[in-house]
Amino acid sequence: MAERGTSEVVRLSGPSGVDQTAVRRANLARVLDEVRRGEVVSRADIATRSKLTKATVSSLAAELIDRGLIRETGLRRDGAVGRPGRSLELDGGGITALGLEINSQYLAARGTDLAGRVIVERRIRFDAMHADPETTLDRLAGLAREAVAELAGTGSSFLAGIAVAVPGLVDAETGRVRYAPNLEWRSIPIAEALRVRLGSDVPIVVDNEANLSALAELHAMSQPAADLVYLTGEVGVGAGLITGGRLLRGAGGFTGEIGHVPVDLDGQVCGCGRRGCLETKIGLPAVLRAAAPDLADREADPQDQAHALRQRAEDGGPEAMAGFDEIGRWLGIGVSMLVNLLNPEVVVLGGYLGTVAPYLVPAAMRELRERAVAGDAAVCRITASTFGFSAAVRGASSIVIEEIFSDPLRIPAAEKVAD
Amino acid sequence: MAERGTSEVVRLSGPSGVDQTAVRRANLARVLDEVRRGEVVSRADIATRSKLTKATVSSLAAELIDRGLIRETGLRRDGAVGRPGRSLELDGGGITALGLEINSQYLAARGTDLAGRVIVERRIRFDAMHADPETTLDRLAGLAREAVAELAGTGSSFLAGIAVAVPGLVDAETGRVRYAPNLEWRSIPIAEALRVRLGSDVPIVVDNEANLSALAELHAMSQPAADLVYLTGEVGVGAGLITGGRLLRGAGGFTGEIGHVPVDLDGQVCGCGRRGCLETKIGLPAVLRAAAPDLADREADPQDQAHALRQRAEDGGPEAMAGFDEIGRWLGIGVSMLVNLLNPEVVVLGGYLGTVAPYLVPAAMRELRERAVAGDAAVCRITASTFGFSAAVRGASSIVIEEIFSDPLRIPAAEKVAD
DNA sequence: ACATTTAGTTCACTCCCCCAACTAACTGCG
DNA sequence: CGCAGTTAGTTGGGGGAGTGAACTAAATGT
Repeated sequence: MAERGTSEVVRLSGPSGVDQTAVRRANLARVLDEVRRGEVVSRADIATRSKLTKATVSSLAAELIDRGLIRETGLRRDGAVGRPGRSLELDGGGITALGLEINSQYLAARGTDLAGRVIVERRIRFDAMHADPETTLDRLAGLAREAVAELAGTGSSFLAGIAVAVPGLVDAETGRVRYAPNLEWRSIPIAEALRVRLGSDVPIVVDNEANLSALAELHAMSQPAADLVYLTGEVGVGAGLITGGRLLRGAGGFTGEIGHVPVDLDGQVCGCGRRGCLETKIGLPAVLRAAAPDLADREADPQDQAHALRQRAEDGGPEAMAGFDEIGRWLGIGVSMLVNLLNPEVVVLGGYLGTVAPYLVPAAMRELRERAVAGDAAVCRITASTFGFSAAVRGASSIVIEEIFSDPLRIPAAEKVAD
Repeated sequence: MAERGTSEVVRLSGPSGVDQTAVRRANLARVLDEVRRGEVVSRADIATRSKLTKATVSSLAAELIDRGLIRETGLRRDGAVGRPGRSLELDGGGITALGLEINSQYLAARGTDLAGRVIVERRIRFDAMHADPETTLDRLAGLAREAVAELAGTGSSFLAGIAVAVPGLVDAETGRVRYAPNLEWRSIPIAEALRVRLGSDVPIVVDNEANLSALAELHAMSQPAADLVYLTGEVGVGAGLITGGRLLRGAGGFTGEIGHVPVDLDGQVCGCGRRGCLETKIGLPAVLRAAAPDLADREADPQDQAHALRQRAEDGGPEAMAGFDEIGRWLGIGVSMLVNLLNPEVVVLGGYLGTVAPYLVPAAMRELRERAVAGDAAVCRITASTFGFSAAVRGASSIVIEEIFSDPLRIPAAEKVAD
């Protein structure tokens, strides 16, 4: 009962009634997912694993092949007795996705095909803090146009969607940025602006940078955690929260704003005007102050600063080590808050926090072990991001792909469609 | 894209493939839900609202009637032209659910039928803090047996399940309490113990008190919030978190432990050994200290103490008012943390916090408005619990009922089954 | 009384999964 | 080499479940 029935009860949701195409949809997704995660899979493998019959799997596979999502790649010769399976793998060279990122110091684009093969990856320095939104969006659109051209260049291809990562509060419903402190943007309709500039009707979604990074890390896991927290540290500190396998968006999309949770009521004044926010303890400026005062420079690319910091840590100067230990402790306090509230399976450190993770995690874990109310059972891993500063763009391109995996019927059945 | 498609995409999930009985299941639930929420509904109404055809609805309704879940109650004479609809309503007099609660100061039971009509409601003072688990479980089983007898007494009835609310960390998977600080219990297999004592094979689930209270409040809302936080204040302080319409359980079931999040690193030493936990600021002992020092008595029923406190507040003594203001401010700090992380639609105050809510909320809201990072858009309502100290038992009985609503096929099709 | 309107049922049809039988392709052994 | 054994995939019939149209049922209103 409660959440998990004895026999696996399938949950269907949605305000309107359900017809059987929903079943087909779910099973197409199931098969496609099986193909994705398996090294080499035959229809028979899928049938066993999914508990669908061979007949059904055959029919589903045929439809996926028809839609250009998967492909047969010859026989599987594994020396076993019996007829060898015909192995299936992701096709999707003709289906592409574009991720974009607006950062205070750079713009980035990343285009992949369905299998996640990178076709285009570009990052340009751009000082969005001192440019007005129009200019920034012009540049971003330019970048997107180039990327789209390159994606289309590789044969007739169908662009399934564009996702944009933004460092700020986003209304995912409308694709509008409500407030991006580090860009000083308020209420900018990003999706709309891009749609106009690109003159195209591909679906465009906008989401928070931390959210998308969290998804990137999630999808990169061989065994995706149902509950994961992504903690990003640049100038600001934010979190992307995944609970029950899904992104936690909250009532208005304003989740994970951990940077301004007070951890020291008598602490320093934060940029937001309050005192002792976590950001004042573990934001990039704070760590620079504590471990490498000479490196402080607000205008530098945070990635460069992170690398410089890491160098400092590797050099092992006493000032740096003491600084990292101090930062690690505050990090642990922040993480323990998340752990006590959300009980995640893993906390992934992104931004500069990921870069210097080895020098922060020991102190953080010490603090966490001390503060986890539920004891060792609740203490979770703290790991460095797999993708570092590219997590957000990756997340952006990957949610477009994920959308297809969750509903393969999005892709038209006919021949590949030109963009 | 992202989360919400343009056309309402139905999500089916689950590790194994999906067959069409899943469709039936979902549509039965859909119709049953429509009957529940509507004042008077005809098959035609349901068809319109659910976008299913009249034919399908008829068939679904027939099956629900057959299972004893709904019932036809004559014609609807509303003076409109045309053949009057035959109105449907919840039947379920023969289907019952039992909720139990273990509290440090009392045990409670609450039995309802499918429509939520209370058939048995009992609460006995019991000092579980000073009794050993065996004795407590004996008493609880006794209470349960009486309740079951009363439920069965009202005609042949089918007990759909039992849920137990416990003030502590619960492994919902196995129905085992891992750690209940106020009971000083560790690793007690509640579900198993009850199963043995009752000698019955009804499904028994165990869950945390705050979680169940949160569900009780959720189900009581006419327009259930997808994101709701229930904050319970007795000796300890805990939260039940609902996000995306579902209970947030985390990797190990240890969510919502907000009581021991530090809000004042130099504050008082908490029962847990750490300093400045939120519990030391807004737990019942703290508020008694601040607003009514003469009332402090650890052994008293928290509900009695809450009422005494409220009396004090109504009397309006200056000491009390200053105390409540102070507590309200700390409450606001705690709530703002939840708001910044989870962005709920509403925060519901339970336990003594609910009882004296009117005297706390103004200060709390002031603090919240100041601390919500996303500004007014993220500031949410803070309301008092509708159910006060009975929320947990209510939640317990209601999740059993909800389970049926989410999958009506749980109820056997044949004639009513005796327990 | 009869047209009009709305409620609910019946039935043929379709979609999609299941099952069982069948064909296909390979290994292994005499 | 050839045939048994084994596993892969396809084909065809069957049944559950929703759809749509026609039909019956039961009101209102003139």
